[in-house]
Amino acid sequence: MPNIKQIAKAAGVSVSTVSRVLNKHPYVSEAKRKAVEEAIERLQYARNMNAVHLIKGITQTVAVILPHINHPYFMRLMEGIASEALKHNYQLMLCQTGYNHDEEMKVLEMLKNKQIDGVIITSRSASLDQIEPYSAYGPILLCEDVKDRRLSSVYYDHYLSFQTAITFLWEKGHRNIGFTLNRLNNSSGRKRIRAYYDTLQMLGGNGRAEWMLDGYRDMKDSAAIFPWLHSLDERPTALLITGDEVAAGVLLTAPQYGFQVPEDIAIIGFDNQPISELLGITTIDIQLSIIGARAFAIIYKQITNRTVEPASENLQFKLIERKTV
Amino acid sequence: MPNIKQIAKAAGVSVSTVSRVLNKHPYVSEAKRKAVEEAIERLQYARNMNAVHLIKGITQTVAVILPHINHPYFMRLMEGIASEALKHNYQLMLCQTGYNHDEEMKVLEMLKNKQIDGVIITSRSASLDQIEPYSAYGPILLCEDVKDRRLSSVYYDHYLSFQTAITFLWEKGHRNIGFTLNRLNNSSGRKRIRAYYDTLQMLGGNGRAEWMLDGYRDMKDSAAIFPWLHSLDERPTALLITGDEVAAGVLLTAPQYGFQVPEDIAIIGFDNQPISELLGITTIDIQLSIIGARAFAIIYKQITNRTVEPASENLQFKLIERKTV
DNA sequence: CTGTTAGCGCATTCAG
DNA sequence: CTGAATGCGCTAACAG
Repeated sequence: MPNIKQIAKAAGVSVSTVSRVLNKHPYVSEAKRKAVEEAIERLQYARNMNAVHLIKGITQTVAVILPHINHPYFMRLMEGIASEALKHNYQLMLCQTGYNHDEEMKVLEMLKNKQIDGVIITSRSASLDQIEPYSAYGPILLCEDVKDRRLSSVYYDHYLSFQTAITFLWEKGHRNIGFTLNRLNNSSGRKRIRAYYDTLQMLGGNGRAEWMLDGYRDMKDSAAIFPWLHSLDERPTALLITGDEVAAGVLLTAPQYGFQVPEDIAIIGFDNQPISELLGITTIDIQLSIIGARAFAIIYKQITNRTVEPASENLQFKLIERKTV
Repeated sequence: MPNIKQIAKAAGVSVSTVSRVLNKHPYVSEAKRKAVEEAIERLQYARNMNAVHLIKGITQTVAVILPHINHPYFMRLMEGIASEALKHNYQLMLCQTGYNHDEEMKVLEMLKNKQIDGVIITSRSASLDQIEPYSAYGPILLCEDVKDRRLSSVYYDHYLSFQTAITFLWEKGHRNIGFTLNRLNNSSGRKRIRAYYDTLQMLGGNGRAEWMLDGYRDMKDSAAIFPWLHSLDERPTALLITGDEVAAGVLLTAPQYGFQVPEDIAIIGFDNQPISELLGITTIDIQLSIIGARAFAIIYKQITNRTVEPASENLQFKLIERKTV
């Protein structure tokens, strides 16, 4: 593997001239440019980007922390991030951490070590207090509502979305309302629980702890819903399910358990995944790929401007009424 | 940001001693090690990995080329890759290329530029002739059957899997068999088409060009199936659908079009995605996450051993009989 | 066990 | 427009 020096020699110029043509500087005579290009071609020269990264102090790479890719939520988020990164010719480091705290910290260390220019945290197990100090080394953006920190954020309002869904259910006549949490994100979970109780109280109803289900993420998790429903003295008539996959599972298995949707049990999902459209599931569209795209766009801007000002963006969601409520 | 030199000065040692403790070398006196560690802590030192990459010539990073993450097929492949990479403390560069030829070549250039140590190509639009020369710069692995090249591969036998599925359908009494292709991979598509005709002929039946459907990838693509079916003079009684999402879509929309599964139309899917289990779709389990894990394991070994010997691995698939045939 | 030294490959002043 | 010289931050002989 030849280096810039050998190219310089082969082309009969200095290394700086080679560097100039490599970086498309103006002020290089046509003759020398040609000579350099010819030498590069002939010797099969390839620039060693590690040297460039070292000297420039940036790597054109952003890391994305996510617990697991194998979930539609993160997948769509990631897709939005990737599409936007592509536009700016940036690379993405995919860090599947499985909510492992040490793995998350390792990624933050990579930022400190200048291996990456910024970090997008889609979900986390580390605390904000642990994360924040790393913002000294580069922009960090979380996909959740973060305020008063040197951290950026792109999110939708979990509280408001829950409120919207519950109010919708209430207006459709439901008084007994249950919901599932996926534990995808603890901070969002807490907000949702609060929204659940607040909203029902505001409407003159009541939330119940036994109508709250935790740990529902996948389609197959839905299998536990009906046994649980059967075990209840008083049942909810409507379920707010944070994830269309789970909602689809519930809808599809309902007949086996003798339930009709929405007659016996109404369902509202989250995310507006393709499956909810196909099955006609009423859902809250949180536009994940837009969240992802905005996340990257913001962090990219911060990298480019060397800004330390954190930015925050609250994205809109919308309720899509279909046939399960 | 302090560098190794300043740490050396602060600790009253030489840079090489600092480097030694950084790299956990033996032969460093306990006293100096402590002094260095103290200085590192006190000055908040962080190693610049770009310098390390430059000098060592490796980056502990592998790139994965995929057309789009937002598809269960690639997502599960990616998950297997990521899980294995985590074990070996390697980073993953996610390159969503959208089948854009230039983007694929850019990733290969990154290999040449020493930004990454190896490349996993899950699907491609570039030709093998274009890809192969880059193997001079680091191991390249494709998730398809590649032979007689300086490229590694992990795959399952598309031909055999199609043959298995068609034979199964045949044995269940089906004589008119159609199939969909997703175009996820042209080379696999060709093999499948060949398997389709060969197998039916071998069994004493006949394949028909008008029973072949191209471009079916997503759940919502399935919407076109029934109109197409209605347009046919003679219809297939069974459909081999390369992708459980599409199969699920077909299954779920069948009633609207007055079709019963499997009575009016039998369905066999591919991939054994969670949805096929939930819906009871007969499918071919190709164990995507294992393919991914093996892919990374092989390329990791090649990087570590600095082997240039390409490796090839043919993984097993299995037919899972459920209720749609 | 430790320090000195010579690069890794490149970009970038600063003089011409 | 061009080249010489300097250094990015670190590792690894090499000599003690």
